[in-house]
Amino acid sequence: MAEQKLYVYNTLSRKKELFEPLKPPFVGMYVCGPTVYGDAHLGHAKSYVSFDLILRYLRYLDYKVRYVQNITDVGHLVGDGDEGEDKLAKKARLEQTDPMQIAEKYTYTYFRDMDALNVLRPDIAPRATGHIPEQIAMIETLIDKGHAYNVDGNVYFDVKSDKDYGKLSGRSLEDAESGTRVETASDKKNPEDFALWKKAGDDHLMKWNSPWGMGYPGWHIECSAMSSKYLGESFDIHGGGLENQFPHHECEIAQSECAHGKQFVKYWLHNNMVTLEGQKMGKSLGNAISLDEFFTGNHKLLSRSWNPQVIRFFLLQSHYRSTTDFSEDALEAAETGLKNLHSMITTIEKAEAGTGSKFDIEKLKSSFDSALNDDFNSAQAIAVLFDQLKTLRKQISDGSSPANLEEVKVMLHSMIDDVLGIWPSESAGGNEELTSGLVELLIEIRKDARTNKDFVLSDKIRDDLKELGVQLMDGKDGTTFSID
RNA sequence: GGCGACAUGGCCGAGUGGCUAGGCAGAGGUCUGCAAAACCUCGUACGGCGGUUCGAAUCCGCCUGUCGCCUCCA
Repeated sequence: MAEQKLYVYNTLSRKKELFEPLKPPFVGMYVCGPTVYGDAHLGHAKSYVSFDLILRYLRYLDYKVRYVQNITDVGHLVGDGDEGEDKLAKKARLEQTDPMQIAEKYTYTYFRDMDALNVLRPDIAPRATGHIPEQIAMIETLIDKGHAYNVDGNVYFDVKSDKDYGKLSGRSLEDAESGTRVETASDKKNPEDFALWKKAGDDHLMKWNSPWGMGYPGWHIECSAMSSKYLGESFDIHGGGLENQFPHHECEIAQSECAHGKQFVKYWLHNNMVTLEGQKMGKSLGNAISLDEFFTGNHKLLSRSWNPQVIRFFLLQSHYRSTTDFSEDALEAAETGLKNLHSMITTIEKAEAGTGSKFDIEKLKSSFDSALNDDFNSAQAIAVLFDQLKTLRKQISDGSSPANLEEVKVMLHSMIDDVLGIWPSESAGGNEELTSGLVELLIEIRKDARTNKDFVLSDKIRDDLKELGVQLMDGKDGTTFSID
């Protein structure tokens, strides 16, 4: 079998590049996690489902991946620039509680919702407040190397000391200076300098002692400090939402490369946005629909609840670098499509190997792999499944089940369960035997009714079962059923 | 104003210099007591205008439109 190669789109070069880890078979991957001051919404789902697919595919390719995703529980401000209230502190004030309680609460709901979406947990989920010493140490290094300066308890990164500043986002300092939105005077040397450490006032809730007095870390330093702690000073993949490209990731690069004197990250991957009626969905825009609202249907824009797996499938049906425009119509189409895919899988799972001609596993695998090798094209991979499994199902229903069916099943598990994470879920009730026993009994009764041409009764059984989510299907060899 | 994306059939959504994406919806048919499911058949799309080419929806230019970043944000 010809070894295929993985190509990934690297924001640094704006090109697809051959993926070659720094120290194969190990891969270090860092993805910017959420700021935990509110429920995760569909936009978060797109990002974390995208990187979940990337993680799963890398593991499918036998890379030994260490996946780190931070939890930001301090430091991001509500207002413009460097002024304003800490988001967690604000939420704590509104909910009349402590910032750490807010962080705990929304860390819990974040993982709860990601679990529902079948997003694998990161190997390490470091919290910003748990790494204040590391951040302080990094800031000290930057000051020692002349890349940062302290002004009365505020420490800033001096962007002019970094000739590479702007290489990720493709913007130069000149561009920034000529822009109309660069704001005004402060104690910075250059308006583009960004805060590494901020002085805290007496009323500030979250603050720590430092060489520069009581304060709290700036917005970008946590990712630099924690990624190097757990993945080393250079690592393979850094991911995040497109909107973090600038300034967040640009600043991370500046801090890390100036502190360590070596390349920070080899491949930068950015997922695109979820839009709602053409507008970016975002917490601060007020148009976000939370995942919990999707799962419960409790939102004015939703007519009903949506299964987490449908959300995952819906997201995987578009490429991670494309925007995904949300609508209930599109979700509904995804739901039906997923149901049909599941029905194919179930048919295949229930079938036994026969004497029919062998199913071409190599072809399936190579077309599935080459879709994902092309910058993780999950939409294409799903199309491959629909296309080729249809042939297999036909072979089975024609009574010439392939001789190598068991191998096919193993392959399907690895592609649909391990990589895509959309395997049909086992019915949640748990009492499957009883349920199917009861349904079989009703089918028997209905069969008698049909023999007696009592269609009123037989239709009542079928219709009432459908109400309960059990679909009866009359076939040549008797009646079969499926449970939603 | 600066930087950067994207524009595909009714809808969602991949992709490629010439050969069917796929899904959903829809139409007809087979099957069925009627359904459902399954199976078969059907759509010849790629914003506009130029250019390169034997040939472009795919490459280049311009235009139009939409969106993102430049402020916390997945």
